[in-house]
Amino acid sequence: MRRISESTISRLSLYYRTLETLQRENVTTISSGELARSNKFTPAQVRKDLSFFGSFGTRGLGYPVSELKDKIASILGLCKTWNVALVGVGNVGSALVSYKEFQRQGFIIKKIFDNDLRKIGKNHKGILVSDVKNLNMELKENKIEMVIIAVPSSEAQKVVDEVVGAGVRTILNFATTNLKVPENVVLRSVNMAMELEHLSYALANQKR
Amino acid sequence: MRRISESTISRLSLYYRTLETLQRENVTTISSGELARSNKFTPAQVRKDLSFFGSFGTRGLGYPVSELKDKIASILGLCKTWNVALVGVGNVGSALVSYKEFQRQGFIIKKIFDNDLRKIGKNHKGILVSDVKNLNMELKENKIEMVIIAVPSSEAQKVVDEVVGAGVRTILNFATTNLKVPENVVLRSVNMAMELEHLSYALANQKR
DNA sequence: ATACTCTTGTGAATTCTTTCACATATTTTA
DNA sequence: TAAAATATGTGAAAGAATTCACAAGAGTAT
Ligand SMILES: NC(=O)c1ccc[n+]([C@@H]2O[C@H](COP(=O)([O-])OP(=O)(O)OC[C@H]3O[C@@H](n4cnc5c(N)ncnc54)[C@H](O)[C@@H]3O)[C@@H](O)[C@H]2O)c1
Ligand SMILES: NC(=O)c1ccc[n+]([C@@H]2O[C@H](COP(=O)([O-])OP(=O)(O)OC[C@H]3O[C@@H](n4cnc5c(N)ncnc54)[C@H](O)[C@@H]3O)[C@@H](O)[C@H]2O)c1
Repeated sequence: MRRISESTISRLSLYYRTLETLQRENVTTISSGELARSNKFTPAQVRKDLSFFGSFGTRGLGYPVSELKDKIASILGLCKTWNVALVGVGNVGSALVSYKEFQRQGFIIKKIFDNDLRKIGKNHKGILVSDVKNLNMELKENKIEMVIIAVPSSEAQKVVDEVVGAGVRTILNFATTNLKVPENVVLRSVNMAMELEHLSYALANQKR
Repeated sequence: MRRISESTISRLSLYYRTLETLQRENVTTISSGELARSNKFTPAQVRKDLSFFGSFGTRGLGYPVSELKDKIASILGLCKTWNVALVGVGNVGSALVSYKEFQRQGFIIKKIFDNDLRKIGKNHKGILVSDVKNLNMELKENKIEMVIIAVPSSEAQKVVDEVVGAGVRTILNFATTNLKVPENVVLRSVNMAMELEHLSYALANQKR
């Protein structure tokens, strides 16, 4: 199978969200056209994206909402739960821990780590804060599959190296630095400054 | 001038960050090759991106770090400051308010809004929380140019409509819904769930 | 001065992504 | 049961983004 582009995966996420909503509204069938409209894509784009993974629709009718949703869930790996750890229980880290939507989606925050002695050993929204010193061991022991990095940018590479060393293959990063990971590790970064810069670019270069 | 792609703008952000670091390290000159390597791009990509905006390098030598940084800042609209407002002072909103790096970059959070009576009128990290009822008026009065939306997803469209109604042209959204804005408004969304789903896709489909 | 090295800037080639357009399958209507 | 309507699935076309490859400018060494 041809390698699937990142934009296709992003769009699948969006389709998935739309399908969740439709399911709640008891809509049973949706056409590529309607699915496209609700996300500002084209119908052809929707069909092409789905066609990479199989053919899920009925000609003349459209796609069955609940089946398609399940199928996308299976493609995106949302049928099982994932063991997630968070490193850095500061502003961003706290927000993430308290966000129950992730758990609901199957991303279970099993362990949280910090290096601040005032935080270690305390309960944080129901989870005990562990000492980052034991990171390697605890990641392995708890079979952690994804790690979220929310430490200060200056600490991030160090933490990433440890996380990679413990065999974790996927990392979500909130720090603002360029992090280096080996080929076989998937690192994605949430870069809010970059998003703001897209906005300032738009304002600074807006055609009058 | 040909329309510049979003990916070019994203890369400029990354170049900018690298140049900031280099400047701190007193590096005066950098080649496209080195600039590429530190971000896992290709040298040709770096040169092409920059060439859309002019020719800033010296053949045989490379680019002058500090000049190039300033030039990119000017392209991205980082030379001036922008008046930003935040709506929704919850977990995410609080994290953003306390993040001083944005201010340093010129994104000045002038006003913060909430609809929770327990929060309105109180000081939040040095900024008074205003009543979202006065949103329209206050956005205009304070000449707000960008708005960050950090309200629950169910409230987001309502807030966006008001913000657009007040003439704001750029919005950064943290809610997880598909928001509709008119053509001339730039909306960017930070979608952490989507990022996690890229990771689970990678794990679920990893070649062994 | 001249040769040599280095690295930019950029058309052209390539690769990747999106859109088109239509044959095909299914449902609906009559 | 046949015709009309609808919407998928997919090669092919078009469009974008990336990479190639090299002429040309600038510095350095001899
Ligand atoms: N707050 C924001 O809105 C925001 C926005 C954009 C980017 N970021 C980035 O997100 C990251 C976290 O930001 P924040 O505002 O939550 O910072 P923070 O200072 O509030 O939290 C960082 C936490 O990490 C802990 N920590 C420090 N070093 C550590 C280590 N080596 N191991 C484990 N824990 C360690 C600290 O004790 C603290 O609890 C930073 O890299 C920041 O650049 C934050
Ligand atoms: N917390 C996270 O880690 C996280 C992760 C991903 C996405 N999000 C999204 O970010 C948004 C904010 O999340 P949060 O965790 O900060 O939520 P939160 O509930 O902590 O904060 C929301 C804030 O918005 C205020 N609010 C509600 N309705 C409002 C209105 N109409 N006008 C003004 N203020 C209003 C509330 O009083 C509250 O202070 C949500 O849309 C959520 O889906 C959050």
